[in-house]
Amino acid sequence: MPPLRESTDKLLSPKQVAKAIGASESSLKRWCDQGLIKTVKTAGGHRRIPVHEALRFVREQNHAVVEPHILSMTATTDRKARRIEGVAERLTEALLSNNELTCRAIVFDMFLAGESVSRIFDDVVAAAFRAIGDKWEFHEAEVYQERCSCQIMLRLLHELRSHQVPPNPSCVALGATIEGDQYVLPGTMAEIVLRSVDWDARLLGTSIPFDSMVKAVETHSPELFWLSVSFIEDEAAFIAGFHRLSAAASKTKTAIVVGGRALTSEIRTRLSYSAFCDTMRHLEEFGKTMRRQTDIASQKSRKTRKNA
Amino acid sequence: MPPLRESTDKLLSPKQVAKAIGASESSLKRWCDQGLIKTVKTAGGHRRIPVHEALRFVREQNHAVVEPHILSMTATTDRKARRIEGVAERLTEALLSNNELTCRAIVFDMFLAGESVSRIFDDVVAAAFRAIGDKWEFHEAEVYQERCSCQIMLRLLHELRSHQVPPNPSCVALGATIEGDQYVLPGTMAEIVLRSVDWDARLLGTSIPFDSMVKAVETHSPELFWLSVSFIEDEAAFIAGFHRLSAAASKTKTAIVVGGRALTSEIRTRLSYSAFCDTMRHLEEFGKTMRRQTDIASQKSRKTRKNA
DNA sequence: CCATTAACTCGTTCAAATCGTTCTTACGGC
DNA sequence: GCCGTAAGAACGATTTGAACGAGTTAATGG
Repeated sequence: MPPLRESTDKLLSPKQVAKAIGASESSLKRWCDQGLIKTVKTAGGHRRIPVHEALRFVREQNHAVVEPHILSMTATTDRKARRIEGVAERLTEALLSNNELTCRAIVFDMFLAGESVSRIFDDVVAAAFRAIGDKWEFHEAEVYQERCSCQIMLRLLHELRSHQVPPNPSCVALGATIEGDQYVLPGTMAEIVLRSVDWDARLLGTSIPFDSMVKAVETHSPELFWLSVSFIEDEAAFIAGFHRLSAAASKTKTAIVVGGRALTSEIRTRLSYSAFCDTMRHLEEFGKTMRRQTDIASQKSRKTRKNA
Repeated sequence: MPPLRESTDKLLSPKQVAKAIGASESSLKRWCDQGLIKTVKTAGGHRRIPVHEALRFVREQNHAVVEPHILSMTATTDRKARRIEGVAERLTEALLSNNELTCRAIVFDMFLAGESVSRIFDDVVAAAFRAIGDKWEFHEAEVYQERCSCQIMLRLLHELRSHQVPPNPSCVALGATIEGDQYVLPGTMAEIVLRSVDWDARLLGTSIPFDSMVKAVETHSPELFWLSVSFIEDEAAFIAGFHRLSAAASKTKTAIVVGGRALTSEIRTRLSYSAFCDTMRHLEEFGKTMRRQTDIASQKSRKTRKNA
């Protein structure tokens, strides 16, 4: 539990407060100069607004708060938020206490700070859910808390996704989880990571039978198909199904990418795929490289077509 | 570096809203002053309108929307598109062909036209998914298409949810699906419906063991707990678990609401609950009535406290 | 610890937007 | 016709927000 002290004397810049309450920086500065908001000044003459002052102003003026997390977080929006240390722990805490605003603040602060989604997912989101899983094992967290955390995170992921630039429709990637695997978060994160490197990635959904994946591959001929494997019910069936998928993919020249904690190295030796990704960063790298190659290939084929 | 779009409840000026709905700025100002549109004011006295307020006004007054993008909505301005007839079929088609934009337009058209979310869900979304289920039975649709449709719809639901007016945190409702039931859409729709009638409704998640629901009820003491039952693995276990949940709920004075296609009347006779909802419209009605009673009760208790 | 550098903030100016108000126009009922 | 009501245009006074060069802060890398 982070100490509550200094939550009230935390200082914000006019720009931050402006963003928090949905006004322009100019107006904020004017209101400060008019005395509507009391400010502290730095040695160099910059205005600094204590959080409690900002909150008082909001209450007195009945002003709206557009980005509440800026005013409610104790230590964030500094460049420090960029530092990974402690962020995963804070996210864990926020998820377990059902504090969606704080979760949002943590994820979006990193995103806005220019952190790649793959890093956010690997170092913060995945770490937080590992921690929640551990707590559950030691009976320090309830199943419903874990599920509820997934709900919160899924909403955040969808919001993040909606902020991404619309993908280039020329490069289609499809993804799925296998039958019996209900973990939607890893697949969704993979989708977002691939979209961040300009793939038109679409997660088909969770718990999809291999034969239906085969149909999807045959119908859409994606350049890439990713399989997120968090849980394997029947190992033999998995391997057999995977081979059928592999066969279909080789016909459509679809690259198969696999990942997920259920894929032990023992199992992996019995599969054949284009790439195995331990982390979202790996997936991002692979996605990038493959896009480059695909671009070159499509340029060539365009040239060929032009020549013909 | 990353392109950030507008925040969730952005503030709009009267002029922007006027443009969005094709009215004059003067009229907008009058409507604000009459209280038809709630506004917040800047320190300098300028009116600012939250997006969700603008949406609420449009929906309640059944006002036309000329430029939906200002309200961060994609919609056709075609008023004919709002008729229910044929909409479910169009949605089915759009879902199966993976046309997310069309799906979005269909849903948001109805939403902007003032259709209640419960009607949209009952008559269009549920109908579309029934149709998809039928097609699957007759081998006219693949499993992956159904799953992919769920993904699309879930994204739309989350977006819809983000445009609702922020809920009154005083009235908490929790919801879940039982262990083995992976259908997230009905539960999410229930959440949105309850939020539309001012409940602070939160879906804990899918596939939650009864004992964890009991923990959630004991921890949060919600006024209402809803159970969406699309699939029952083990009938005896279900009934036993439900009784445990019932017992916990009666201790915290939590009303239990059940719904879902797996609850045959035969099973229902063996359960005891506050309400069974066949449709989202039923749930909305029940939610409304119960809120009224809760409000009265809390007023009374406030009075009592005052007298004491 | 200090220098470097990128990002942020300062104070100012100015155009555009908004305020409250008044006036004109349009529409429907009696 | 005439009244009441609602919509929209017009207007001077005020507020807001974007832009700018100069100066400050703080993250980074010795």
